[in-house]
Amino acid sequence: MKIATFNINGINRRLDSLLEWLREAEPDVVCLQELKATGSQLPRAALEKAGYGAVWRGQPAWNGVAILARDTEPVLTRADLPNAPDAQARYIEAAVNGILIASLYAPNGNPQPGPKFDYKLAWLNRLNVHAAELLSAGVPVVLAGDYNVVPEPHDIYSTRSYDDNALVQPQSREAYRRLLGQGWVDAIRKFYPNETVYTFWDYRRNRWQRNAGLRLDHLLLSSALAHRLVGAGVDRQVRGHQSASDHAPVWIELTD
DNA sequence: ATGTCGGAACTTTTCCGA
Repeated sequence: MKIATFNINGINRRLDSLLEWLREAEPDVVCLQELKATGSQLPRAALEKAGYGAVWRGQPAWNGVAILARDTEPVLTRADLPNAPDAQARYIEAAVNGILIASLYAPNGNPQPGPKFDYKLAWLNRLNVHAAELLSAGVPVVLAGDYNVVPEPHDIYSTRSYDDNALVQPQSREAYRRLLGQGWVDAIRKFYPNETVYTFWDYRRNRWQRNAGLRLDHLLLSSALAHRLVGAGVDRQVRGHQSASDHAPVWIELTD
């Protein structure tokens, strides 16, 4: 079973690229972020024609998350984190073929310090609380998405220009580390313990051409799933498409 | 400060967010 996450940065702007990648990569499950579309703007017919059922939570212009599943309809379990309604569409969760899948888009948090950074840390804290509940339920879960956290120094190219950025702040990293401390497994880091892996390249200053990247998109596996990991990768060629997103799709393969 | 995108606004550029 192949599960991917992709911050698409505008699903309608990127539809041709998405459909091409779906045909080539044939993922069973796709977690999308930054749809930048309302539900009615979602290209349901094109996705259906490509063979994918979908659940989503959209909003005008910003954010927006979806879960696609090949040859089946995801069964929606929730469209927000528990206990405090979020005006921003950043979390959706559904069951697909016996696995609980979450597509999440954590707040960017810039500039920091400030209210946006406070919102980011509060959001990651809410995610931590929910993640602990999912783990204690003992079901197989994949928490996939754009965490907007660079976990470790080697998850970003050599630079000082991000020193003040919310993506690398100790508080952001600590929130991510707390998730791993619960027992979640960072699938890319488990499969590539020492390699440099990037999933995002800013549009500015030729950062794609220079491979000046960051690892922001993560798939966390519940302990019950970790031993089923048999493959993982980043489809970097998608970042080179015409009118590409600034992120590339990240995928894992699980045994049945 | 800057770089470059996407989307919306009663707009044919300017802004916000990333």
